Amino acid sequence: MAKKVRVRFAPSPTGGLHLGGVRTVLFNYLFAKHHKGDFIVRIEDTDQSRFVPGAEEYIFETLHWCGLEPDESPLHSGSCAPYRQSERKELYGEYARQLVKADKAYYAFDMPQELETMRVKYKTADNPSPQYDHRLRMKMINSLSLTLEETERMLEDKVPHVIRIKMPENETVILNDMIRGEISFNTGLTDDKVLLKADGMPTYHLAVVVDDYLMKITHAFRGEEWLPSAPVHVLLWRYLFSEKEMPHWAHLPLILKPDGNGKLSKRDGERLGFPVFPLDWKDPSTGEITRGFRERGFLPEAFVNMLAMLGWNDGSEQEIFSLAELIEKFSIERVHRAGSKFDYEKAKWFNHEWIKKLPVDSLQSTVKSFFKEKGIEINNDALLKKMIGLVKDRCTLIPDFYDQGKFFFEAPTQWDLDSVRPKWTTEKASFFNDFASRFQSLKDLEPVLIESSFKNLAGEKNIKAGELQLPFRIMLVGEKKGPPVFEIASVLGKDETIRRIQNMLHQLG
RNA sequence: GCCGCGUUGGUCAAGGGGUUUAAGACGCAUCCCUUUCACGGAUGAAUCACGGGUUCGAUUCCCGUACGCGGUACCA
Repeated sequence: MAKKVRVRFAPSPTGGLHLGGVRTVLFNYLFAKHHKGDFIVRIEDTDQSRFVPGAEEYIFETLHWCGLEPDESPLHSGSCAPYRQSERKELYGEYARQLVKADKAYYAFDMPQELETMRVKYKTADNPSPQYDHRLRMKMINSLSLTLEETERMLEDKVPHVIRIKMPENETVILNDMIRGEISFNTGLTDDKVLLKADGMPTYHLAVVVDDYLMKITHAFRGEEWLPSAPVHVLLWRYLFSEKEMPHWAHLPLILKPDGNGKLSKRDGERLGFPVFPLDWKDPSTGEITRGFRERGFLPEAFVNMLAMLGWNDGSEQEIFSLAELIEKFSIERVHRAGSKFDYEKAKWFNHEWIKKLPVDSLQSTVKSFFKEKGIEINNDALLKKMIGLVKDRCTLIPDFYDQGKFFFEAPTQWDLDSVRPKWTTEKASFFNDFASRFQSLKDLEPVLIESSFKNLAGEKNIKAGELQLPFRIMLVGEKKGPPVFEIASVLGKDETIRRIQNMLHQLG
């Protein structure tokens, strides 16, 4: 049975994108691709005041970096264009008025102050947040409490108004969630949500239903925070279209902060020193920068892998998955119901695993541009490749390549002489003098040959080779780090190695 | 308050009535390897929220309680 799967991702360009949001997109994408369906991106920009310049571009750059290319979006014109809500505005009003005609919704003329008054007036200890619902709506100013003539006059006079759904007093609505199973709600407990705002723009509730219908969405994923308003969406489908055509819902669990409880927020990132956005994001109004995983040195493969494992696994012991494998193995039934805490240490582990796994060629450009940022322009790609091959197993994040490998491109300017001086002798100095000339005459720079030459000479001079290795390292690297010394000497070549030996011999006087 | 959703080690989690002395991973500790720093290898400490049922038997099913989270906006 060839079921056409269309899943939608509808970001609100309010600036940045939280981990939870990216994971929701990822699961959207994985499900769609697993079922060979379409992945659709629609932009929710209903509230102009919250639309931030650059945010939409940020969202698409994130998708691109992660490899989650949409099949339809404002950037890739598709069959259901336009994909920005502000460009679809006219559509929604008609559906809202259709609901009013059918007595499933009504005009409400209450001003913000009147709503505030209502909330204060009916507030009790038992009911700290009174709602605009079936118990209160006849006490408010709307087409239900007003006469037909009064309503018509107000509409003619263009009195600002919204359209609210008329929630049934006491009905049970059942939602079948792909992750949680059957969930039932009593309609009397939900307020009469605004569907169309005074400016004519739809709220999320109306837009999501209308768009999913028109875009023929078959499966819809969103965060758990939407569960409480799900009955409104079910009812809207029932009133406007048909519940049979309603997409299958999946409400994904939240990503929580590592310490304490609650949703992971931007603040947690700053407080605990890890990124919470996929890419660096600069809020244009405040100038505030939120650090991203990419700039912090994460590979997209690792980032995607890490997010997927937060709330999903395939039941096996496998933890490292490529995007292609995730698509192949993904199953919505195996998504966890409970929220999960974000663990930065584990996130770094994923990145380390991916750096080890990926071939040198795929790391090359990322490492190169990072060195450039640090002021080292690499022109010798052959050297770059050798360096990456030598150090990648010891790098957790991309910046580690700089710490582990910068000495391949720049001779040390400072030496950790303190670890050499105490045991330094004239015999050792003479060893290195002799070694330099012996090194010069080596036919082959295989690390093992360098090593045996080094050790033979040490034997001839009756010095323990081990005691000479540390000084040799300091000569080439400047400090106590990096891959095996003979490997380094091999890559550095004769001239550079000898220059560095002599340079430090000079330092040591 | 009300409504909804959750609850296996510090974290991510497998397991969904007995074969579990409850997998695996991250982190942590100890040891080995390495005369650099790492990687790697080995070992170890650490978990079924609580109370009632159902059952011969419950971590697993049911009901309560507690706790956490989410919602209760002309925000999404």
